[in-house]
Amino acid sequence: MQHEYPTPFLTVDIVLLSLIEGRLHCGLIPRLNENEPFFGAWTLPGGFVRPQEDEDTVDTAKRILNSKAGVESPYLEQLGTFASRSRDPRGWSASIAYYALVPAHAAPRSGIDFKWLLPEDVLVRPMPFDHRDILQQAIERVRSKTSYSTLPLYLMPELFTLTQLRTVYEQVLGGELEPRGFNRRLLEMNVLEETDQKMQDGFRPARAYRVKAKALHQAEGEFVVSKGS
Amino acid sequence: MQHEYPTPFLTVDIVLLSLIEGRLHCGLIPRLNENEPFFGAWTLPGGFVRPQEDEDTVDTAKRILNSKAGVESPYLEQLGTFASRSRDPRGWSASIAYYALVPAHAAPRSGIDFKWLLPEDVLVRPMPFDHRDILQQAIERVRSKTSYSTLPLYLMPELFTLTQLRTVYEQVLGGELEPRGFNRRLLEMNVLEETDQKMQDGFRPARAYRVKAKALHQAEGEFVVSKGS
DNA sequence: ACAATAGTGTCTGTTAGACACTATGCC
DNA sequence: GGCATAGTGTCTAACAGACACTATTGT
Repeated sequence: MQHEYPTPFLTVDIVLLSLIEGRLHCGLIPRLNENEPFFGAWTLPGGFVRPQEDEDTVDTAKRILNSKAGVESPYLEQLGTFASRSRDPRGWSASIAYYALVPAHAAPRSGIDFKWLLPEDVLVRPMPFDHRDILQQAIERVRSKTSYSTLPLYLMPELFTLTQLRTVYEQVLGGELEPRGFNRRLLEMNVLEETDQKMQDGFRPARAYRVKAKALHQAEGEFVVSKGS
Repeated sequence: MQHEYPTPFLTVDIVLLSLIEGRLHCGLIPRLNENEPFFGAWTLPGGFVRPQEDEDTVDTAKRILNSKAGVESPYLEQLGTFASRSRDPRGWSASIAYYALVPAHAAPRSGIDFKWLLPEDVLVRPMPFDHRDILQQAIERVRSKTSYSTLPLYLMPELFTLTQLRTVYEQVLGGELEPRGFNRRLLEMNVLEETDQKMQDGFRPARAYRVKAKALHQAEGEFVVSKGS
């Protein structure tokens, strides 16, 4: 009914996160088209929804990650939609934002058309569109989810030690954690599977764990509700 | 660049929630246009984004709530975006879903073009588009937020007793709560302001409270993160 | 006086933080 | 043996659930 006006255009932007050299980084790409705004700037990977190719926006996100960052379907979750008349100089637009986590071993290398950067370095300066807001909200979301879920498991390699896992949590949360409490909590969550293997970083070797097959996509988004009598 | 294809159309749908006769209801409207799909069915209030009128999608949501339900800017938060080729028979579409809470005294009455219904009654049968998913997710979101925040304050009138507030929490969560623990927790949260007034439902009068001015939009979305040493 | 609801005192089991302690490897 | 890291035992403070108790009204 409202088709007298031009429809806003619809894009997808992705906050791609991984651990590079032990620290949480986000992946950015350069804008290479001279006819588009912010030519030359580094931004979140994104692009238009292609109604012919994409069944939904998860498809869009995967296609973009694949073509612009060379990443194959990692953990992917919708962050929210950023839509307004002014966020894009070309006109009324809506961007459905996703965030994605990839383990270090599956992460593409920095290069001429893709770069890993520390979010804190990126956030101190402006970014094209409202990508700064998007990145900020993604980091906050990952932090808060990390504090009550097992989200960081998506950043881990096949085998890892509890100390390595704790270090990842510390990186994401930006603070130290008690080893005792951390181990207790994670083992009680019943998402890790002991292996016979050991891994060594220099001194006493540590037991290697892997993620239980059923564990991923399970404990996410669950809250403890105080129950009545 | 991708403008060879028709752009998906962009809509906003709203899950409007209120307490009607003490129970959590959602507001639905009938589809009255014979030329549109699902003519005659009851659905979530929604409509197209109007790029000329709306600065952003919060504007859209407020405009729709106002025109279709007669509700004036209540608590409004984005739930998520539902976008795919198949969700609307007219073609590729994206719906940015919001949920809204209004206090009972500001809630419109059920009538010919607006109806309050119990979510559990609505959810047992199919709905047009993917409105069933949207409603379901909204209810879940409100429940989970209620368990760790003060979201239900947006459902309360100016003055209320602790027992009334607890009853609202119980309605939303669908279970009983310990009065002792509930009172302690809410008073410690420091969001309520004592008044001198008393309210009475039949026996001993109870102290009336109001929401502290600063309290709304404060304790939302905060998590307790276990801190390190 | 008694019934019914409002509101408080307080016991207890559970849990998270803290930290000392043992275990296992390298040098 | 000494050192560094892995991993465990256990004490304690804080807190949530439970429930008995007091307080205030109507009938």
